[in-house]
Amino acid sequence: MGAGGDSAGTTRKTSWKKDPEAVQENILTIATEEFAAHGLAGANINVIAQRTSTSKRMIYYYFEGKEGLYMRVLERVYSSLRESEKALDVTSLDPVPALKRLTEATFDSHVNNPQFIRLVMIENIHNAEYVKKSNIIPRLNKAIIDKLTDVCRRGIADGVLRKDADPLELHWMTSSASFYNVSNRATFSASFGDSLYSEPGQRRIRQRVVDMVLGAVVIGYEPHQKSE
Amino acid sequence: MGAGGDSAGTTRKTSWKKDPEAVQENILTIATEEFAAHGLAGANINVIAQRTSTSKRMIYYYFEGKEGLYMRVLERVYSSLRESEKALDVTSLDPVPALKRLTEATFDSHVNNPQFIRLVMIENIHNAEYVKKSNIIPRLNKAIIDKLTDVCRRGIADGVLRKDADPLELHWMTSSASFYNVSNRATFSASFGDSLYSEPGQRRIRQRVVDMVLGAVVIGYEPHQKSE
Amino acid sequence: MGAGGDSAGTTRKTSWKKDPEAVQENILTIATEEFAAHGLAGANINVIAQRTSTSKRMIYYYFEGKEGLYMRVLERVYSSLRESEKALDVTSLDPVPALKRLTEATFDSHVNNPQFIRLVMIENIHNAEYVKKSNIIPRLNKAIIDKLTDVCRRGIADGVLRKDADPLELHWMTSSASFYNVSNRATFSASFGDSLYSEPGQRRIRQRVVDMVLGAVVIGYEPHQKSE
Amino acid sequence: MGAGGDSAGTTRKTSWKKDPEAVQENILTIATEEFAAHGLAGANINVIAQRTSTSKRMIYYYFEGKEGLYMRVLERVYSSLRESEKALDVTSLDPVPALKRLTEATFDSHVNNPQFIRLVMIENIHNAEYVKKSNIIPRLNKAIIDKLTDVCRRGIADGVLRKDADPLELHWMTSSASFYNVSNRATFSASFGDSLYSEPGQRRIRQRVVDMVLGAVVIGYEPHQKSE
DNA sequence: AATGAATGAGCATTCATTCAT
DNA sequence: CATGAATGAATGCTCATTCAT
Repeated sequence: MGAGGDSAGTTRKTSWKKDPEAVQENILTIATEEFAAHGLAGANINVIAQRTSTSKRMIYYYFEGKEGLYMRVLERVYSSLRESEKALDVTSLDPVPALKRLTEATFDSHVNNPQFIRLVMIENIHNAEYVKKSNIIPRLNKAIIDKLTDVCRRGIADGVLRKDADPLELHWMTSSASFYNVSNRATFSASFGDSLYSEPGQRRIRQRVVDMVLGAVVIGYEPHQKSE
Repeated sequence: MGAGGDSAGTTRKTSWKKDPEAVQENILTIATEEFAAHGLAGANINVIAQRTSTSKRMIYYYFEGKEGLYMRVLERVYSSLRESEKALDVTSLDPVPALKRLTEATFDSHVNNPQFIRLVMIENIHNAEYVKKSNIIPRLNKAIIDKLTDVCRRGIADGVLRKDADPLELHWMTSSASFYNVSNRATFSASFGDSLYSEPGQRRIRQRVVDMVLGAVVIGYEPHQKSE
Repeated sequence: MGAGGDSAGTTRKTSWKKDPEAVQENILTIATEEFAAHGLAGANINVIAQRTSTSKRMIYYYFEGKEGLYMRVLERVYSSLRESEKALDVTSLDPVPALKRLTEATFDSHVNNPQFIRLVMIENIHNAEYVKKSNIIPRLNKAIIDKLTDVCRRGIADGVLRKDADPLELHWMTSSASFYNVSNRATFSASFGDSLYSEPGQRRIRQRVVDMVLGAVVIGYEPHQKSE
Repeated sequence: MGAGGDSAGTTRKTSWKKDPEAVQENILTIATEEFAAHGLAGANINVIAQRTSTSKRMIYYYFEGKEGLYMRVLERVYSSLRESEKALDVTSLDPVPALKRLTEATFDSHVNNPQFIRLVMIENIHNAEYVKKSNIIPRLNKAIIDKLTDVCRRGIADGVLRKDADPLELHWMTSSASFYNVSNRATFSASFGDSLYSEPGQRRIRQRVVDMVLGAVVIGYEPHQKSE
């Protein structure tokens, strides 16, 4: 006898031997996957606990509950993306190449962080309720805007960018395309086929995004010709 | 003992007196709101039933269950949006004005159908599982592509559009911006303020989208200057 | 619109064009299968109705409800088996061959009427509640006892059967083996393999049953040797 | 709104104060009664829970659901009967008395374990689905066969049993009569009166079973005369 | 710091049955 | 005779959470 346990947390996978940091990291990693995969309502604390190296009780111990865990997941994924954006330095590039570089980097970082995308989608389903509650997320968003501000200032001064070039709008344009590219892949492919999500398809889309953004602010910009 | 039930659907709100169509419509309207608001997992059949003029039992009678109801909601919202797109006639316009018109119409229809946007977001969280299962949704997507194909053909023939102008890419560009504008409003505003979602902000964004799309395919296109 | 219907009785399979007798027969045939397969609690009125050529409402019209239908099924299956037993005439045979013949016939009729067996099992689960309620079932059971009484009387008179040969006990002995052979096939096979349910296995078992029954009452009876 | 629940397990009957084994045993005891009484489909989890000293939730905690509980009930009842069979030692008896003893013991253990009989009946209605799924039930059935094998071997060697005496067939003969005696009591009595289920009736039946089984394999076996 | 046991409220779903026409 | 629509009560099950140690 003595099977029991909601089939949760009955067996240990690894013996982390009391390393609070590692335990929390482990929980957050699994929870990120589960929340990204199924949303806040759809994710299941039991399932998260099972996949974890600890027990369900520890989730409550460290994160107070489902919402607390979700919030920490959100903050972690936001800060890791923004941190990677911070690493990119375009101050040494001329305004137009810098803008091109920033646009491409944004596009790529979205492609490479599908979990971030999904969690942001989920947040939007929840009307950004938890992003708003967070103390740390607002702070993280200054970096890109600062970079774009610098590029715009230099570009306008150099006369290569339109005078009305606006950092926030530029960020919006870049983000919208980059985000949608990942977020709506499933329905777009289901509706229109996945030709845009083949390797050459993505290369073309990436180029189109650069063309759109630069075409909107670079004076006399000439888009690339499609080769394939 | 024996109390039971969910106390849902015990009282009639209106006396529909045997009108199956109306009952189903009523259920679908409420369900659309609830699924759009809370997602598939987050929506609650009891709550839907309560807000309905019928009982929970009728949801199962007509829609077989939560997933069946969700699917019908999805199909209804897809077809109503696509139907409205179908209504737009641009065959009498010259290619460039036609493209401008289509872009603006797409942008506007996204703004005016936030429930559609939310349900598509939710579908993407579910990897388009239900869109794929649907028999009717794939059929609905031909209309816009057909229109853009016509515009491209005419535009290329007239020499006003680049030879590489591609209907699917144009749709992607228009959709990405239009969709993101609605879908990510909450997180974008939380992060960067809601200046882009003020009335003039939206007008500017709308103009930017037209500029981006047209700038990408119209030969020698000159973006608008920002006035405000 | 207008799908609905608990997916029951929405489509007609054949058009019986108003033949009350045939409709009832059709319902009873399907219901017999379903009750035999799943028991009284396990059978499902919706499923029965679906498989029927009529609608669920007709079941209530003709049989008043689940229990009424079950009862009629029970009576029909009882009377059809007993009717077939009645057809067997052993008055022209000598007592021992007659007894052998009756035993074999009982064994065979059980093998050939698994639905009867299953419904009797189900009745026993319900402590014969519905058999007791029936007015017609008790009448049906006289035939075999009458036949065995005749055989016993003649056999004892002829000095070939023991003086204590008892018709009811003989029926019990024959029935127990014949019934169990069908009723417990599933668990017996699962526990001990299905060697007794191969063709030769069943032939051997049938012979054993004859040996047991005759061995119990025929003076100086010598059982068959197993050949295979 | 918000009433909900089944009002089951709201109040404690006894304070078991954290004894998982006892809780599980308690659930299994009640569940055995309910499943034996009403079958798998007919039994009601709420009713089981109510009669228990715990709540419905604990049934799911320990047994995962209705089927899981049913399976454990089945395994428990099988093993307890087989265990009691194992306890019987006939190695010190001569083959014929040993066989007589085994037959009587089997007959008696069936009479004394009506719940086992009913659960096996129910399993057969389910085509032994759960017996087949079980890992432990198949192992339990070796004991009786082993004993009969030993008796047959010794009996054939001693020349008191027919050379074709077969352990499995002997078990089948004994079981069929013993099982039917309990399983079909209700319908048999309803059809033919309960004379065989009076005290002397049962004594006579028991003797008849011994006669049948021994008569089938013991060389020159002479059945008992009926005295009453 | 850590955990198996326990819990109540809620959730999706099913069932046999009846109503209105 | 016949039927699509409607219904209430219950049924099996899940969830996030807390208790006792």
